[in-house]
Amino acid sequence: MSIKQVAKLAGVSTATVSRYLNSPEQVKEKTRDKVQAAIDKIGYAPNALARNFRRGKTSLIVVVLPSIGDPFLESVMRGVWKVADELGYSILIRDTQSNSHEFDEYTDLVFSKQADGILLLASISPFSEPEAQRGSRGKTHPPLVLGLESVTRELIRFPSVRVDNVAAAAEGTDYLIQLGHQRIAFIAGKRDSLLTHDREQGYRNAMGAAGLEIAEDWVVEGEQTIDGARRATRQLLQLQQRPSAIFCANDEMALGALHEIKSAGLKVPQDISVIGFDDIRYAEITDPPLTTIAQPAEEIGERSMRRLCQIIDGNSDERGPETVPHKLIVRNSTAKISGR
Amino acid sequence: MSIKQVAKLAGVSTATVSRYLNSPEQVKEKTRDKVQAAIDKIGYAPNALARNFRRGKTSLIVVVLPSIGDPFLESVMRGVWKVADELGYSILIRDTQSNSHEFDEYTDLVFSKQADGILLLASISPFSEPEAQRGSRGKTHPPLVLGLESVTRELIRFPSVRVDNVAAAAEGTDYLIQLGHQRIAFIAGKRDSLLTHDREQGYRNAMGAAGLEIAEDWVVEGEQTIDGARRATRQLLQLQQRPSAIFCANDEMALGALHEIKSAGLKVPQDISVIGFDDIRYAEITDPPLTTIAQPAEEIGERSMRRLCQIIDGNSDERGPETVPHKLIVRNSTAKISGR
DNA sequence: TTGTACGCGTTATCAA
DNA sequence: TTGATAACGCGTACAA
Repeated sequence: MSIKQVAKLAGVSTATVSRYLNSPEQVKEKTRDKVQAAIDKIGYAPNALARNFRRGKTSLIVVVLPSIGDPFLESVMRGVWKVADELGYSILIRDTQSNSHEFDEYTDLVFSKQADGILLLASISPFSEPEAQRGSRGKTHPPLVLGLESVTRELIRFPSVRVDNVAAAAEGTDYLIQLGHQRIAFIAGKRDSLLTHDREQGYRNAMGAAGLEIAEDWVVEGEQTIDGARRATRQLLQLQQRPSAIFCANDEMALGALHEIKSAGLKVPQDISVIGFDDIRYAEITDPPLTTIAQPAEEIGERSMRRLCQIIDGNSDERGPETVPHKLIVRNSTAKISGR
Repeated sequence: MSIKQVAKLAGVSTATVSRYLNSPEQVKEKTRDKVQAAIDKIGYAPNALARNFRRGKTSLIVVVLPSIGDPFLESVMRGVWKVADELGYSILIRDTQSNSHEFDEYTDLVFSKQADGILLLASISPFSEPEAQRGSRGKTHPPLVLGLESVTRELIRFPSVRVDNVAAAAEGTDYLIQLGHQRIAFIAGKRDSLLTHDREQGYRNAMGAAGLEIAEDWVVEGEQTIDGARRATRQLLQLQQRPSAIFCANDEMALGALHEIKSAGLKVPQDISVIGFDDIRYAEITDPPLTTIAQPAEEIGERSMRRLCQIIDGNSDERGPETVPHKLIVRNSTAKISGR
């Protein structure tokens, strides 16, 4: 059951067994065979717990994300896993259930040595003052990299990998403006999501740059869910001055918007254009297929994970944010504004 | 950094600190305060690795699933997490990338003491012979519960929680038959998925019971993906004798089928009825909304996780499969066959 | 109520 | 090339 029994059975010392396990080339072939035979005989499996304990390393990385089952995050995770496999790490996923508090709950996993680092793919809102607290307690920061999300002032010092959400959203909005739209609404996410906040900012920037007004009730909250977006859309449709286009802060909400618009008997894009963000796999099979802004999801996962591992291994080269390119994908949910 | 330093600073023994941490009521209040003060001062966090090592328990459970980002599994996981939080377990997710081999890879996590148990939500195909192997090596089975999937002979002895896929699929097929359909096609999943295999069986049973023939080319593989289902659907549409209804082994594939049918200029349900399985959150916003068979996803997660924890704690009451109810959800993607 | 001392399974350091 | 042995940080008899 333990290394001792293997040693006894093989007639060698525990040190030799350990060596055989970790650097076999240091063990004479004849001894190797004896040890392996003993291992097979008693069905020995090394206790990884003891090993990690001894080594002071878990090779476990915690990925914090708002919601498993998010098709976009799935793509990001694919990149994360790729690197993890390559570098010998395991991934522990924590789903925040779309709540964005309790930063400490996750960092504690590192401080208590249960994990080596944290990949944060979720919104950590205002980030309270754990920062200051840590400082005063003499604690150091855990290895941490941010993916996707925009960065608050408190987090700016951490490495991050993401698209330029402001610019991307501005580009999407511009596209609508080029199509002749002027009454453009925006369905935002949760209030405390920095990410959708940035996208909203991009939208506002583009509108401002084009000299277009944004009516007070053109920006509504969609709660990052289909149902939330449906409610938001319903509000927009009831407006006196109905918008001719809707920018949804992500595709999930765009799906809800599309459905609600069609349920109201209106046509997309003839009556209303819709644009999303993320390019999830469902975007191309909606009816009509959704115009959206794609992020290089897998690349984001891969690069952020790689940076995290570098930090853990003490090879943290550079700091600060890293930006990856986005891309506007034009499908059929957007069209020139109909003459009226 | 360690319990020793806390002890030293507080002027007590390490045993007292340990006691304070684990059963504070055994420590005098005054001592408690001293210890807590020391803990605060040096920012001590217990080393969970050492603790788990000592206790011989990790409080970590591995959930093996085919694909994160599956909206159905998200619901299952919600139930899993609920129980995990309640019982003090952490969840480690392993994504098989929809591959269904390598059972040992996961059980090893338990044998190497990195996890206490395994919740298997993925297909383990034919299960090779690790079974026999284990037996001969005198190894015992790891705590393992199966959710969702049907059970092979090799796995029958493990507890499991799932709907009766055969009966459910038969019910769905029956419903189509009641609507007057006779040429009913079936889009299956991957060949090695037991789950979709069972659903196919249900379909075949129902067809047989109704005295309906199943043409050779009415059963096609959809690979459990949107794209796979689109290809499969394309094949079906090119058939001489076009089916009047398609049963998809899950909703994801049904989404692909719907899209492909509409792309071909046909109408659902007027030209072809479509029915899915799982009732994912997108099912009600497709165009038309999808008729499907709902599983109590969260309940499945909850119950299977609860059973697993019981086994780990040695309270394994009963064994074998446990069945939860399914429910046919009728929406608008199915209709009576049009007179022709 | 508290302290001493041992052991969990492993790896690393030193000698041999 | 191998063996003896000291850690790693914690929990827990047992003794005080």
